[in-house]
Amino acid sequence: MMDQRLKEYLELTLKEVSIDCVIFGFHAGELKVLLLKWKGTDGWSLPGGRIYLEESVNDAAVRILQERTGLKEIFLQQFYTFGSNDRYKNMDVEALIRKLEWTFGTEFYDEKYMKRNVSLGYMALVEFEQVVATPDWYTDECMWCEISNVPELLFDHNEMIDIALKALRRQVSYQPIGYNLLPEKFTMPELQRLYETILGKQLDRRNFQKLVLSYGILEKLPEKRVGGAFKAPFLYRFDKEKYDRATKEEILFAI
Amino acid sequence: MMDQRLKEYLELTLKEVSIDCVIFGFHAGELKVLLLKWKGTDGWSLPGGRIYLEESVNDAAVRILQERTGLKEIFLQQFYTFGSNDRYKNMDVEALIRKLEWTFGTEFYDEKYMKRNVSLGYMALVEFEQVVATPDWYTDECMWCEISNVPELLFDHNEMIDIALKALRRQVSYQPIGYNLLPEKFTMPELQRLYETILGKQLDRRNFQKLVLSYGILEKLPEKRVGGAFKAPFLYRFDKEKYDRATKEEILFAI
DNA sequence: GGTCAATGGGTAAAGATTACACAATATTAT
DNA sequence: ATAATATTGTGTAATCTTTACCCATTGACC
Repeated sequence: MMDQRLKEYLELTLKEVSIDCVIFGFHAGELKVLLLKWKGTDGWSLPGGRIYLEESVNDAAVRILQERTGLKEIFLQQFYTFGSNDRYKNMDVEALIRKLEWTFGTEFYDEKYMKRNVSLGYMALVEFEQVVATPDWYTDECMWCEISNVPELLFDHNEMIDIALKALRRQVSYQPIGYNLLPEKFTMPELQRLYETILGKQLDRRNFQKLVLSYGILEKLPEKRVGGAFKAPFLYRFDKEKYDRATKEEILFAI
Repeated sequence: MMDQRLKEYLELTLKEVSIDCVIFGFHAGELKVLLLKWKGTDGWSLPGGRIYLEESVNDAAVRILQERTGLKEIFLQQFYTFGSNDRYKNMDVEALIRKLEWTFGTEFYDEKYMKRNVSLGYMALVEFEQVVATPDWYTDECMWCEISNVPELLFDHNEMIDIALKALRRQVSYQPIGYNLLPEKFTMPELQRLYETILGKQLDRRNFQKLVLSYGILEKLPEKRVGGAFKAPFLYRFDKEKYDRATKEEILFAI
């Protein structure tokens, strides 16, 4: 039974630390973030979860992401650990606890852990057409929300999104992205749109191409993308070996 | 009594999360890291500590740093959170616990928390001549160790130092440093030596000066540093307001 | 006063970034 | 079929940034 499983989950996980994920969704030039609505309340929050006693923190983040989106082996990275003692200052914790008690029963809620919890912030970047968004035990509704139009969230989750976005934009300067976000074969304009979406600004077509090619992680294919309107663009593919090396070495991508 | 205070400390702090600090010491062109030797063992580790129940994580890091070095209000930053489930794979935890039991008495050691603990990594940068290094309850000896010559440490602390150094070097590209590391009035060569020490490479004197001045956070004083040998260099001082603004805005320092 | 070791200021070359224009092409409308 | 259209492919000049390098000046020391 559901409540039994939730009870076990709460018992078999770490109590003082949990994970919150800022899942950025990319599609057709839009950058969105995945939000969940808490059962029995009208409060929205980031997807999160707990860490099993024997599980590594990074594995927990991968698992939580997979539970919420169905996706694995994608761009996922720790970006900050939130441990203020006033993380809930903007909200009525008592009222939330009362609502949760009403929804789940009182026995699962230890006030101590509702008030003092360290959150490890992870960010992910996914193609949101590939995502099968799935609520968790606490939530009953998912929403992809425009990054510029996020409502007031529970806890300190608005701040988390701000910090994650900054971290993501900085990350892009140190690591290649695109693998697992684009189809295996993609066109230069598609890659450019990915970067433009993340950075939130327009880039020059020719300069972008020159730059990206200079990093030597792309392989130009003899084929072209057919079927689309207008002139057929060439297809490219990541040279996975060089891509991985660049990821590790943190080459500066001056994009 | 000492043991009573230790017992209280263990009881009044979070159990599953703790803090480890990589304290980089800068002086006369050398970069060192502060290590502590555990009582009753010959194992060395990074300084660390626990977080009080009502304390913010960042405050705890400040407190721990002050307890170990006597210094406050210095460069101190979260750099990574370590949460592998094999963090202690390189060491004999059983043997360490036995030694700790012998030294402190068995009652303080909960095997569970010795084996599964999430560590928040903080790095600090200090002038190590200003430091009064002070061991903690677990340790009885302090050592400043050349960064290139660190012995094998307990837990995953060698890895922590590697990651902290990378983070420090990257940080230097995004934020000005030097305030609280240099005297109020300092010379251009002194500032340059600080950067050279952190980055581990030589920089061109004239280019360095041109670059640093272009960021507009320095104020050139009409005085010179007298008393030293050879030509007297001009003194500079940070414009604190602009310095703080640059710290917040994360201007790119292409040094 | 000369020597020495370091600072102060500036310039030329190399490299990176930015700005910009026109030909080619596949679909769509006529 | 042909023209119109929106998009891709490619190259070059101008600007800005970074790097490399020189020689005069200064103050302590002999």
